Amino acid sequence: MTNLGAEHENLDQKAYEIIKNMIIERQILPGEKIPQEKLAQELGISRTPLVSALKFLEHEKLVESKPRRGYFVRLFSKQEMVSIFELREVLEGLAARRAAANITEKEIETLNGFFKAFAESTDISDFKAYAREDRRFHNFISEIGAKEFLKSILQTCNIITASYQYLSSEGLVRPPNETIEEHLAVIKAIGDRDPDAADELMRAHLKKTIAHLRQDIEKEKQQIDSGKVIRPSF
Amino acid sequence: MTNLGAEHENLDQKAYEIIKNMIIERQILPGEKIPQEKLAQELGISRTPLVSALKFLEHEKLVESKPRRGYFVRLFSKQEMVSIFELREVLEGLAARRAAANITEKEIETLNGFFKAFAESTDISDFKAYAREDRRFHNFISEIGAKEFLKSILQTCNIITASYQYLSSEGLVRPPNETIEEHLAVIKAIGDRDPDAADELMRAHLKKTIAHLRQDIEKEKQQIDSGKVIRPSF
DNA sequence: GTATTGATTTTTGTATGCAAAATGCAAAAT
DNA sequence: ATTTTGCATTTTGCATACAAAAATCAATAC
Repeated sequence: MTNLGAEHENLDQKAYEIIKNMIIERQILPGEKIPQEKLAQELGISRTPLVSALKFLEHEKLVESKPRRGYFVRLFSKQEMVSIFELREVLEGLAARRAAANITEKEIETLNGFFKAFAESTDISDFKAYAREDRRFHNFISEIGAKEFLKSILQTCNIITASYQYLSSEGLVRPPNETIEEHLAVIKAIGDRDPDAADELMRAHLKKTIAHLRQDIEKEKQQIDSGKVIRPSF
Repeated sequence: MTNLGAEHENLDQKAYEIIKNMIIERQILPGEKIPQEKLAQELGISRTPLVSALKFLEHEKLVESKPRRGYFVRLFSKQEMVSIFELREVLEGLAARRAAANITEKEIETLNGFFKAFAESTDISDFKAYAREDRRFHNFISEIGAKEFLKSILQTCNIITASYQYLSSEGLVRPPNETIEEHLAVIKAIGDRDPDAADELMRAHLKKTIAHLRQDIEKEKQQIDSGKVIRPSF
């Protein structure tokens, strides 16, 4: 790990970014304790800015503080993930609405570029690439449609989603063949500068993902009930 | 100011609450710098937990950090307040929806108690009492409908609203006579356990407030254009 | 073999100290 | 009179120090 001590102007911001990435990339796993002294040494900084960064992350719910016991990477249940997606539904709906209302010609061009590589194919096999495009797409919309407050909330939601979804296939809840049409529809609505349609279509897109998650939970429950699977203990 | 140093277990949390209140109650005004050393002394704590608290507030957008220059109380324009209310519209809509889906009999009773004191009167004159009830009402709904993440976001929105609205009449954007019906309608929908209606009515309620704010902005613009009023410089 | 207690080590929460940056202010220059 | 420069003061960002709490682990009791 590189020593940040010298080069950056605000160590806590930098530490914040790094720890965030460690969580997203699952270098520290949900439920694990964050070793302050060790991590500070690895980053070449003292505990003061490290703790600062942890406070930030605590507020984003990426990390949890147990008083006098330390900081732990936050663990989300599937149920909680449904809640997060419900939040994303209304927030990204709003972001899409605002995007449609404010988008520039240049941004429309960029937007139209999304999913180009996948649009023709009837069978998208590169899940990883699609998942990356998916994330970039949602981020782009919150970039143009959400400023300041909404943007920071959405960022947090998306980080939670990302850090969680690493579990499932490349971070996708549903297969590309199912979602590509929905993505293209949202792109069209925003490009047409139709706020109502953009909002509605984005919500519909996320609603379907939520429904899928709910089914997953049901399935899991039945498997546990019928004794096929042992509930993981973490 | 009382010395906290001795009595509480986590100084930063306590400092956080106190500073938050100072902002809500306008003991420190938007735009003002927060004097770290002075405030720490007043609270009887060191700068370490004080700065911790400020980091929290920074994340809630109640406070702004200018690197190497200190922390300043955040200043929101009317335009930004419209954005905040748009956020509240979708979030409280969701909270009302969830509330309607999960509310207990006991909570329905409590809910029905809201605005009782004002419901009969055709001319509500005690704006201050009504404003307080309004805040309690919205908080109660997020209390039962929003857990964890959504709740903390809504809390922040409401603090911003409160700290801002102190400017207008007791913190109310619209007069009680106009809003009481809307409040009662939301209460009924949640009591009836009708999520769709609760969502829709809560949104409609906030939409009208947004429309009112937008009109205010228009009016102000025209006044400035016609030279009647000098734009305040803060 | 398990549970309990006590001593030792770690880790946390907070205060303090210090260098570097920013601010304020007075004297000099325009 | 206003702007600029240089110096003194204040404030910030970070490291470090230290007491109190928690965790660890070994020894003892059951």
